[in-house]
Amino acid sequence: MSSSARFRVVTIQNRRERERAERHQLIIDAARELAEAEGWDAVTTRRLADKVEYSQPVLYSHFKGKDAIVREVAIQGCGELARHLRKARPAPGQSRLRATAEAYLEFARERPALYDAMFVQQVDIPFGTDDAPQELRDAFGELVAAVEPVAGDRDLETLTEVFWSTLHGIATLTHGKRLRPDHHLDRLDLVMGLSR
Amino acid sequence: MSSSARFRVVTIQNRRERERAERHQLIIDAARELAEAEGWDAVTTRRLADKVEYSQPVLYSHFKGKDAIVREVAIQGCGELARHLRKARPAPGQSRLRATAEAYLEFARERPALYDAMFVQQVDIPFGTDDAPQELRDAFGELVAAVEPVAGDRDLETLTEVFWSTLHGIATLTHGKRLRPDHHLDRLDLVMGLSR
DNA sequence: CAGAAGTTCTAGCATTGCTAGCGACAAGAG
DNA sequence: CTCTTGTCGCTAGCAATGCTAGAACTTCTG
Repeated sequence: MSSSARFRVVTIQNRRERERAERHQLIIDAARELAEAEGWDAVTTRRLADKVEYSQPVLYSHFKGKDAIVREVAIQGCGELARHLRKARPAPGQSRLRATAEAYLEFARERPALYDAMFVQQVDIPFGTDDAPQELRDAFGELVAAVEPVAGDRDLETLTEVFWSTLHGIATLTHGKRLRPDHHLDRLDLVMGLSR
Repeated sequence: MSSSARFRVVTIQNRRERERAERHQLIIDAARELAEAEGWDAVTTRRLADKVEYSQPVLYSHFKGKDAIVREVAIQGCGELARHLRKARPAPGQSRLRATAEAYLEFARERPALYDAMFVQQVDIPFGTDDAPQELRDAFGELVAAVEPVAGDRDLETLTEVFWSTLHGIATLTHGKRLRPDHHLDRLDLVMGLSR
């Protein structure tokens, strides 16, 4: 026993931890897929358990509750948003700011459930503080980078907050059918006209 | 009987209809008060029934379901917002736009549950169409009137939509603790700087 | 007063998030 | 190989939710 046995124990534990981590992610993915397919109302612990082919209590061995699962989906969604913004490239004659704005609104429009978990539902994720998830900082960082060229002598972070607020407002009010759908590009034109 | 009886019947029906209308409003008010005091999660049909001192099925004789009650609260909330914006007067040296913006954000901050029902929760109220409730048109009208002086040659309605989006974004992101609380006025300054 | 009409309540259903506690099964000891 | 031990997942159930059927009561009519 001794060394070889201990070694085996360790490696078994490793495998278990790995499998556990995989299942952890499986749950998060299933929740996101279910939400994107049928909305968050359809994400019940029972349906989620069915989808991952485990029973409900297994969910609770991974997460404190349903809210914690939604929060994980939201945080990983921020990572996706950051990547989506990063790969947005301005078309010829288009500013980076505009390309980023369009990419942001595209994300909100194409993945409404994910966007909802990230910024609409009341999921308490630390934001301003130092322990804000990296995914979040990445996403905000993309916005900052897009705003920077037009900031001039204005405070960059504050201006980014305002820019973000406008995009977020347009995204949510559009989704709630509060804005005229056929004037989307006009609104974007106006926003760009304001920023300089 | 005949005429006098028929008259009595009519007047009794009138009384009944009046009492019914009073109870209708009582339910709406109770829902709003409960939501403002403890949040929408606390607004269950049982607690609401308790508060109005009737049983649950009475609620359903007035409204199709809980959603319909929330929708009524939201619509009447728009009326309150319209009045709140209307009585906002710019301080000396302050633009009407700024006074309206501050009043709007004050409303969202002071009455978060009401604001939530109006613009955050997914309550499908007809907005753009002709059968949009008057309260809604009034509120949007106040925003239009505030934007008008700075619109210049830009399309007034579109510019108002953008202005509203910015305010709504600031309101919701602030409420979700996504923006730095101590930079609120800086953000407003920036918004005002953009608008001219 | 007796029946009719309308109104309100009791009791219950299905679904939700969440949990206690049992049973199976694998890992280590002898 | 067998027994013990402990981890793991599942069955079954609880309390709370939105909503509704049908009984029970009140009020009006003749």
